[in-house]
Amino acid sequence: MNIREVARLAKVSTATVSRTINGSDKVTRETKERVQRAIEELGFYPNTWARALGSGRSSLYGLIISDITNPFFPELVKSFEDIAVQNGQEVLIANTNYDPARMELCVSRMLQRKVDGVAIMTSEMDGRLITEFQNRDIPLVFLDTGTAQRLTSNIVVDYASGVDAAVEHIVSLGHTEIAFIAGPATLRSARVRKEAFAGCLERRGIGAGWMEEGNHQVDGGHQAMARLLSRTTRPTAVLASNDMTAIGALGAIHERGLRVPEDISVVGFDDIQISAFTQPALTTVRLSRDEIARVAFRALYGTRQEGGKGAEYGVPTSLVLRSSTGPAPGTRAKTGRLEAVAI
Amino acid sequence: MNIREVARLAKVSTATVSRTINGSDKVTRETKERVQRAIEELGFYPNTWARALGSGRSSLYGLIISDITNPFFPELVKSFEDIAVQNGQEVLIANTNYDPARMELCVSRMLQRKVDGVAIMTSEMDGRLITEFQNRDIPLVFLDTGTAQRLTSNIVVDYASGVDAAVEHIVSLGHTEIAFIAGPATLRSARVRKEAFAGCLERRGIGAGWMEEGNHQVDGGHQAMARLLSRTTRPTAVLASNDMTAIGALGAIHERGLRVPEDISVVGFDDIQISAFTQPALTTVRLSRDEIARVAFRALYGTRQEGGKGAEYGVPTSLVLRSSTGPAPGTRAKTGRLEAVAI
DNA sequence: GATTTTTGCGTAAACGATTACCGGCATATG
DNA sequence: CATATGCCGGTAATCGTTTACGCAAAAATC
Repeated sequence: MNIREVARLAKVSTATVSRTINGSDKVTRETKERVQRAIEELGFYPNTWARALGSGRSSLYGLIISDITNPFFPELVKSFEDIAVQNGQEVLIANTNYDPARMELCVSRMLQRKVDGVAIMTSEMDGRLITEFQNRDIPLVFLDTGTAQRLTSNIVVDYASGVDAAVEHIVSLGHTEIAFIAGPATLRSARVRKEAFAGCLERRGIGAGWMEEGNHQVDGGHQAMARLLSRTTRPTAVLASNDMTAIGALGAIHERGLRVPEDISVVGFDDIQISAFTQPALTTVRLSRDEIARVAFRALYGTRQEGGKGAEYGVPTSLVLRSSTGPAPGTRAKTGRLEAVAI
Repeated sequence: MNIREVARLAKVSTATVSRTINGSDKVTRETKERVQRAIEELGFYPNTWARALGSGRSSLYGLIISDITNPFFPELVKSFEDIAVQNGQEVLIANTNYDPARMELCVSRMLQRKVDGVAIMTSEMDGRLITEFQNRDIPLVFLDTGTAQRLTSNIVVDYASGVDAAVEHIVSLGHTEIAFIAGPATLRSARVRKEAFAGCLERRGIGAGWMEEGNHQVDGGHQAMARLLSRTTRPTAVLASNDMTAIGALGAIHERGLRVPEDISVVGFDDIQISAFTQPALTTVRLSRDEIARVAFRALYGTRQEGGKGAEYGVPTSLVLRSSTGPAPGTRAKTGRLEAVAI
C-alpha cells in the first residue's frame, strides 16, 4: 500500500496525491476529492519515514526532562504530547536522570532521529551540546535557562510573584517566624525561589534567619525540617522550594508530634497532583505545567515560520490555598480570605 | 554528510559501510577498522529514516498507557525507555486517557510511525484494533489482557499471592473485620484483585461482608471509605485495590478523627513512590513496574527472532510493610515479624 | 594443477514519499 | 486572431539507506 496505488486508483500522478495530502493549492477541488476518495477506499496513510526523507522534516519533537518519575513532569509531558499530536507531530521523550553525562546520550538520540525541535526542560545542558543543535538549525526552547537568540527561545517563570503571594498570605495570618527550605543551590530555579523569598521578607522588614537546604526530594525536605525543629526556637511557618520538600517537611513535623497548621503552617511550590491529597492538603504555589507545555510547543512550532528568531515567554504562578496554612499560634487572624480563593 | 562520503574516505562502497555499521560478518577486520576510522573522522551517524525506509525496521517501539499522570506509569515508562535505548531503540508514548475512542488515535499513530512492536499497558483495546497490528505483523505485548498467540505475548501479574500475603499479614495482627475497596468493575485487574481478596477470606473462614467500590483514584477511595465509616459497625482493617484508593481512604479516616493504624489498618496495592511518604507510610503490595517494563521489552524484542510465537510471562507481587498496619484494636499481637521485613 | 567452494566486496535496484521543472490547456490581453 | 499569462498536473530526480545479486580472488578439494 503506497502512494502509487492511490495514484492509480484516482487516475492521477503520485505528485498530485502528495499535493492533496499536504494541502497544496495547486490541485482543483474535484481532483482533490477524487484523490481523497481513493485514499479512504484503500485505507491509505503515508509512510512517515519516507515523507521525512523526502521533505527533510521529521514531524518529531524532542522533549528532554530530568526524570519522569519526578511528579513535576508527567503533566508537562502529557500536555506537550497532546498539543503535538493535535498538530500532527510526535514526541520523543528522554530522561537525563539529573546526570550531565546522560544528557549527551539524550542529545545524540535527538540528533540521530533528526527531530524538528527540542524542548529542554532541565538544566543539565552545557554549551557544547547546544551548539550541536544550532549547527543543524534545530530550534530549541529552554525552561528558565539560556537566553533567547536565533532559533532558541526561553520560558521565564515568574517565581517572584508566586513566592510573594505565599509570603503575603503567611504574613497576613500573623506569622513572623517564617522559614524557607531551599532546593539544591546548583539549580537556577531553586536559587531564584530562595532569593525571591529573602527579598520578600526583607521588603516586609522581617529578618530572614530561618533557612535550610533540601534537595527537592521528600527525604531532603524531611531532614531539613528535622534540623529546623531541633533548634532552640522554631518557626511557625515554613515555605518549601517545591512540593516534594514540603511533603517531607510535613512528615518531619508529624514525627515530632506537632500539628499542621495549628503549630506550624506549611507552603509548597509547584502544585503537583498529590499535594491536594496530603494530610493536611498542601497550600502551595501553582506553576502550571499545562501552560509551560503549551508555550514550549508554540515556541518550537512558531520558530521555523517566523524567520527563526527566538523569543522570551513568561509563565505566571499563583497561590493555591488548602489546609496546611492557618493563623500563627496565639493569633486570632481572619480566615475569611482563605476560603475565598480555596479550590 | 552521508554514507557516500564515508565510503569515499574509506575507499570502499556504500554497501560495505552499511555492512560495518550493521555488524555484518561479511567484512574483514581490516576493512571494518578502516571504515570505523572514516566514520569517526567525519563524525558520521546514519540517518535513521533512511535506514527505516530501506530496511523496513523503524527501531521504534510503541508504549500505550492510560495516563502518564497516574503514578503507576512513570516508573514503567522510564524503565521501558531505559532498556529500549540500551538496545538502540526509541519509544513512542501514547496516553489513551482511559478513553476507548482515543485508543483509536493511539493505534493510528503507531501505525503511521511504523513501530516495530507495541506494549499495550492498558485495557481500552478492542479486537478490531488488535487486528490492525496483526495484519501488519507487528508484535504486541499486553499487561493482563489478551492471550498469547502468534506475535502477541501477555504479561500475567500474580495478584493472588500479593493479596494473600496482605490478608495473611492483617489476619496475623488479629484483625477479623476486614474491608476491601475494589477498583472499577470494568477493569479486569481490579476484578482479579477483588476475587483474590474474597477467596482469601473464605479460605480463612472469615465472612466477606465489607466491600465497597472505588475508581482507582484518590476521590473514589475517599468516598468509599467514608461510606464504610458511616455504617453502624466499622472494619478494623481495610485493603484497597490500589495505592491511590488507599490514600483516599487515609484521608477519609483522618477526617473522621480516627487514627491509622491504631483504630484502622490500611493496606494499598502497587507501591507507587508516594506511598512511602504518606502519613503514616503505607503498607502495600508491591508490583514492580521495572519488572513489567523489562518483561514487556523482552517479549517484543524476542518475538521477531523466535519465529514470532508469543509467550506468557509471569510477574510476582510482594508485601511491603510500613506503618499503616498494626494490631487490631484490643489485641496484643506480636509486631516482631513486622519489623523483620520492613523496608 | 584443475576444480569447486567460500569469502569479501562492489553495483545498482529498491524503499515511499517530496518537489523542481516543464508542458498543455484555458483564459486574458492587445 | 495572435500572443502572453496563469493554472493544473505529470515526469522524474532526489533524499540516505539496505540488500539481492554478481563477480573476482582466495581457499579448499581432489
